[in-house]
Amino acid sequence: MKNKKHSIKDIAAQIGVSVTTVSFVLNGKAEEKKISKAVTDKILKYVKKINYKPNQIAQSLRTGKTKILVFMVEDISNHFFAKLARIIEDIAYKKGYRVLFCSNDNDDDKSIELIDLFKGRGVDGFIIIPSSGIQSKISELINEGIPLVLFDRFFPDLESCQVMVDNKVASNNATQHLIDNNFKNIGFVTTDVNQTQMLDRLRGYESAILNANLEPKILQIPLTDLQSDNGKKQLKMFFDNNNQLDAIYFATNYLAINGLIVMKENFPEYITDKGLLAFDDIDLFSLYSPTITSVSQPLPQIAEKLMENMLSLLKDNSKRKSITKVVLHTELKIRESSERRH
Amino acid sequence: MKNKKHSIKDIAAQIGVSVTTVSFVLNGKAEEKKISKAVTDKILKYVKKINYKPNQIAQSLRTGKTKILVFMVEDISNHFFAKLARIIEDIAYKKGYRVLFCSNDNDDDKSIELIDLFKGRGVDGFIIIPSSGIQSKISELINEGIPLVLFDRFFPDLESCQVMVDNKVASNNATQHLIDNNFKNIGFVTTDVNQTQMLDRLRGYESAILNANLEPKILQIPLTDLQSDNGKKQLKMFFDNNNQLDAIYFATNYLAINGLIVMKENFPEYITDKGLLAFDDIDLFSLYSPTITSVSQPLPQIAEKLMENMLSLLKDNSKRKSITKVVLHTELKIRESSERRH
DNA sequence: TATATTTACTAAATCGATTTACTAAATATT
DNA sequence: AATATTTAGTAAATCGATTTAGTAAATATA
Repeated sequence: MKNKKHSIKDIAAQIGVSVTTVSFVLNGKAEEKKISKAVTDKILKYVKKINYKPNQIAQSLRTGKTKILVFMVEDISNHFFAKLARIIEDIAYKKGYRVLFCSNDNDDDKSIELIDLFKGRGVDGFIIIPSSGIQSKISELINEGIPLVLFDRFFPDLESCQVMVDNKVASNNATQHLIDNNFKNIGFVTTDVNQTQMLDRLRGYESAILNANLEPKILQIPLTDLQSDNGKKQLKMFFDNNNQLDAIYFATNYLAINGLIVMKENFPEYITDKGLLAFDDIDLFSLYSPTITSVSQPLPQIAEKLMENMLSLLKDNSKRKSITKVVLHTELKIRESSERRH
Repeated sequence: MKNKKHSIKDIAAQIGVSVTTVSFVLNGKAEEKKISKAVTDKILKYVKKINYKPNQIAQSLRTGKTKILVFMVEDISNHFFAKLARIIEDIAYKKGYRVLFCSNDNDDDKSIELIDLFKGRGVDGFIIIPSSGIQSKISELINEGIPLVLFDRFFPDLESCQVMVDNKVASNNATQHLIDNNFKNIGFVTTDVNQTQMLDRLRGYESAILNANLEPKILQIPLTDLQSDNGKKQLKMFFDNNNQLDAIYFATNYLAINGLIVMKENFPEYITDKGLLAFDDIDLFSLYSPTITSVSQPLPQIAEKLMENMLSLLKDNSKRKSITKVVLHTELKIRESSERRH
């Protein structure tokens, strides 16, 4: 019942051998180091009996490995990141790694502070969804040979290991789907962040629109306004000024949620009358009336690829350059909100 | 640009003093230990210049403190837990603590394995939403003097530090609200887990129903069936067999989501015709048509109380017994789905 | 039988901090 | 002037593991 801390020294004393011997046995080097079967068994049996767990901190200090990974996202309470975190946690756990999650609020200073902090703790690797101004910190991690995998956004100048989705193609296809279903005046609501994934979604929209000889109508809501009610005001103005729109395409699910709130309050008829489409599928979209067409990102594959790459970097970080940048494909979930109009 | 690791030894050598002196200065004990102003300043200046960060692993090994907390929930990808995690992360961060999140899937074995694992890592404290069969492990943590705060569910036999919400009162009030709005046949959908918070919600429902001389109609879906389509089948059967119900009250938001899915597929008219109410407010409920009345838990207060208690335990774990068990109050968000019927 | 090799271990250094128990020199007290 | 106290430090132990460089005894080889 009582639980004095056992150390390798205690075990050595108890069995009557040196700590070295115990360490060899515990690390599976008994054969290699020619420890007799008798001693080996005695140690293993005793260790099991007292339920000895090595002090991981001491191990880390000596080996320089912590078996801890960091998964840094914009906001861990966001559905998309939380789901991803969950899958990553499970995979890492099975491989003997723990995962520290942290939110950077898309803020460069906070990101850098967090990275430094975890470097100080000697974490073994970073999986990062980077904010846009931390290129030099990311580059520092790469140069120091710390295993690093980026997701969702990247720095074109940097030779980093990364997992992406085909944002541009997906966005083009989604827009094309609206065009095919006879929508002629499609608005696009996005944010002002100049991150690769958001820019790609915008470019995909533009290319489909221009290709069909339609006119782009774009609202860029500054990220800072999205926390406050300012974002909603801008959406209302956009809807007010563009009542000839017959469809609205939101670049993220939280933009869509904000859009739905604004419509429900100010233009309830829009919800059924206009075509609606959003990036990033969430429960709400398949439950809403009408159900909402959306671009669904392959969460399990993303998580698996991220961890697959991370694990191979952890095994041999010099492989870094040979690890192919992965691009995964999204799926357009076609629902009621984008049904063909006449 | 290059970043050799600096150690306290390097600093000592560079300045020409002993490591002891450096350590004293770095730990703010310069005055106490009578280190001269000149030496102190020289050390501090140099330390700043090379941007020295102490090796936290070595510190942890020596001091026995890791500045890491564990927040163990059922599933970190669940909205409620993710939001909570986010707030806890922020508070802990400001106090110099990191938070390891982990999901136990409401599984006792996994919970115990995780707790042991983190004990081995020497984390400083645990915030746990416990699965129902880990009373002895929890009791072990308490006996070993490891700071521990429970949330949402507790073990009546254990003297643990805990933060709760008034599930029974909230559930009673919610049910009473339906009764007041003239619903006479109110079904209750819950799971089979015998955890305090779920039992309290059930008891609250029952007491209001019996008090009004109505008849309880309860569906308990086994937790294992909720992952699969079995849960939905049971919901369908429940609706089929009880078509005289005029309101349905779901004990959690994910039960409500499942309920909405089943209704949308099989009884679309129920969504507007029946009264609907759910525990645990989520975005969806205020966006849906009709908007759905729900019991909202005070997330920020919960997180603050959890951390407040944890921090005071970390400061002095002997206070443990004097820390009052906190009960927080929920808020009934009254929306369209429970409007008065005639 | 003398030497080489193998077996079965161990002592001690190390990782990078903290902390206790000292000491020599300077200053204060009687 | 002799003793006590304060100042300004330092050496070494410690936390709990891993790992290198050894060694004495047993066995194999020449």
